[in-house]
This record gives sequence, structure tokens and C-alpha cells, in this order.
Amino acid sequence: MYQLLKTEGRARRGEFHTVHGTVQTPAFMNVATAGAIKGAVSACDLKELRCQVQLCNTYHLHVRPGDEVVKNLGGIRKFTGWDGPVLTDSGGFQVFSLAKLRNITEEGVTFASHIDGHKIFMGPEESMRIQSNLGSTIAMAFDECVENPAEYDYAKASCERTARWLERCKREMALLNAREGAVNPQQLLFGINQGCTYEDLRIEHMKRIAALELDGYAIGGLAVGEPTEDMYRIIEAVEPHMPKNKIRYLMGVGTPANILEAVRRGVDLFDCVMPSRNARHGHAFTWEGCRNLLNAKYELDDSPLDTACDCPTCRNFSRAYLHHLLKAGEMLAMRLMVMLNLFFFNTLLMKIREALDDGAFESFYQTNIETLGKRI
RNA sequence: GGCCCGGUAGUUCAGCUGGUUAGAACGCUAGCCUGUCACGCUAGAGGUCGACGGUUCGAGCCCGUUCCGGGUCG
Repeated sequence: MYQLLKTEGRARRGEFHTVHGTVQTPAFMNVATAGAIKGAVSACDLKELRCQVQLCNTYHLHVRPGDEVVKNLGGIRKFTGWDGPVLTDSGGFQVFSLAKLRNITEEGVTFASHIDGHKIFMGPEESMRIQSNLGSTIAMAFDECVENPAEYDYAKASCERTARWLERCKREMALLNAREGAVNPQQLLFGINQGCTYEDLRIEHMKRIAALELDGYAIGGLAVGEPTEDMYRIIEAVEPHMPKNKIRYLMGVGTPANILEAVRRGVDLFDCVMPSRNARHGHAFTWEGCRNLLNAKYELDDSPLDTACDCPTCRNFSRAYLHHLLKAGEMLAMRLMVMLNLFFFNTLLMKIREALDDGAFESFYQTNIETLGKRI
């Protein structure tokens, strides 16, 4: 259940109460696709990194180790050792991003496994069953994510189908939650807004899915090829039509600046692979801007990465050491960099919440928006 | 000392019967990354082809001398 505590402009400060704990919002979810944050970061580390919610992926866990296996082991929370809330993505995005051979019909999607190429069919019911077996706190609806730019007619047909799929997701989820032996009988379901970069499609779709009274609403299909300004425009267009009393989740976004802009436009929840993926490629997010620690200028730089940061990495290691570890391809480089970036993202959201609590969000925005996107 | 093999980018090596601007890999310098096929992608810099002379319209390649490294025989 989402509780709106305070607003400043369109920005919202709230709490999201679940059976697995309360999430202070706005919040960033830490992406553990196959049940682990890439970069050797465990559920134990996440506590220290100010993580509130872990995100895992339906498709990946279905392929390996198999959702039945995870169910037998007590569900994804017990399996990964993370006792807080977990959101599972539905697999819809993987159909879009990694399946080369895919065939989309009204029933669902057939595509090839990225592991061994075997054919997999996934539709709304299959996705719900898998997520039920995983026993996550929040299940995401099975949707079709369309790459931008997209033809209007295709976008329209696709988001109408996604709306029909959502009704099937809701029906199936209700059945699964009522079933004997469900890992989490109170599993929540979020709907996903689609419609590419067309405001009329987005709004029409949002109205339709809002009527289903789900546990939360996501904006999907953004940051998939369109200019950033289009993303902000779509959020602004859709937001007034999102239920005020439900949590709002902008899927897969984004940079620190994207997040700040989206909070300012009324979004509560985020997830993104950027802090972890870019960390592995040497990119560090700091309060002074973004640094690429692979750059030669750090070879003899003995200072901590960010003097304003008290994450485990900044507290203990120099820029020169991180530079060396990255160049040497040491596993420790990934771990230290990923921890640094996740801590930064989680702290960014924490500071946003504090600013909202103090009625100082706009001032926080003005102070930081430029610096956050800066490359130094 | 005789004979043989080799010397081409920072490194390891390609380079056809001599023919446009001498290539690759790694390394180096940067950039990219948005509901993750982890260890990636893109671009850029970098060479007096050991040296000198010769043959030729033209030499990394052929010839001579020489220097350096390795092997082998005495």
C-alpha cells in the first residue's frame, strides 16, 4: 500500500508498505538480474549500501536455475539471502532486448533462450506463474516493450495488446495468490504503461490500466532510443493520469540527472543497470560529477574518489588504486566500483527524500542538477 | 671463425611472383553504456620496415657491406 506523505510541486515523498517491509520513496531499486548484483556484491553488502529494494528478473531465473527450483528453495528472498522487498521484472523487456528470434502473437511470445537457444514460450499467464514461484514482493505485468522510434500504428496495436495482457496478468495473479502453497500469497502486481513517444496513446493506455486498480503503475518503454527530452515530455503527459494513491515506477531509468528530473515530475521508484554496468567500465558517479577512473590522469592520484562520500570504497581506497585495479582487470575493481555507484544512487535518493521532508526539494534540484550530469 | 635463421608499431608477430596511403592482436589515449546475454562496444594515436649503399620506373621484399640477437659446426 502506498502512502503519500508530502508533495512539493509534482514531486512526491511517500512510503510503500509491503509484507516484506516498508520502502521509503522516492527510491532506487538495485538490479540483481539473475539473483546477484553483477560485480560480486551480495545481499549482505546491499544493507551497507543503503539499498531498500532488490530487483530480479523473471526470464533469467526461469532459464536458470528455473523458477521451480527457486520455489523449492523457499523463494527468491530466501534463495538470495535478501530479506527486504524484491521486485521481479516480467521478462517483457528481455523479449525486446535479447531475443533475436521472436514471434509475438496475442497469446504471448515465442523466443530463443540466450543460454542454449531452445524455444521458450512466455505469455501473461506464464510470466505470472514464474513470478509467483519466485515469490517476489512485487510482480511486474508482462508487456511488450517497443523500441523507439516506432510507427504510430504499431505502437497503438502493441500497447492495446499490452493492455489486454495486463487484464490476463491480473486474473492469473489473483488465482495464483489464492492457490495453496503460494510462496507469497500477498504478491503485488504493477501495471506498465506503454505507447512509445505518442502522448495520446500513452494517456489513453494509462487511463485504461488505471481502471484495473493495481498495486502500482510503471511507465515502461522509455530510455529505449528516444531523446531524453521526449522521455521527460511523456512523463509529464502521463503523470496527471496516474492514480495519486499508487506508487509510480519509471522502468530502467536512469542517470542521476534523469532520476532527479523524473522525481520532479512525480515518479517514486526507479531501477537501472547503469550504476553497476558503468562501474565495471570504470565510470564512477560522485557528487562532483562523473569520473572515468580508467583515465590516465588518475595514475598517481592518491586522493579518495569523493571526499564527500563515506561509502566503503571512498573510505578506504585511492583513485590511483582503483585506476590500477581497473586497468589490471582485477575482480576487486568491479566490486569496489559497483559498491561505490550503488551507494551513490541509493544516497542520492535518500538525499532527495530528506529534501522533500524539509520542503527543500526544488533547492536541492537547482543545486545539483547540473553537477550530477557533469563529466570531470 | 664457417654456415643457418631472424631484425617491421610500446610488445608479439603477418606482409603474396617487387606495385596505391605497410596490417593484426594485445597494450596505449579517449568516448559510449538507461526494466544487464558480466569480463563489452566505438573511435584515435603510434612505424626512417636494424643501418648504409646498389639493382629497378618502383624495394619491407632482390643484391652487397655492416651492426645486433638466436642456433649450429669447428
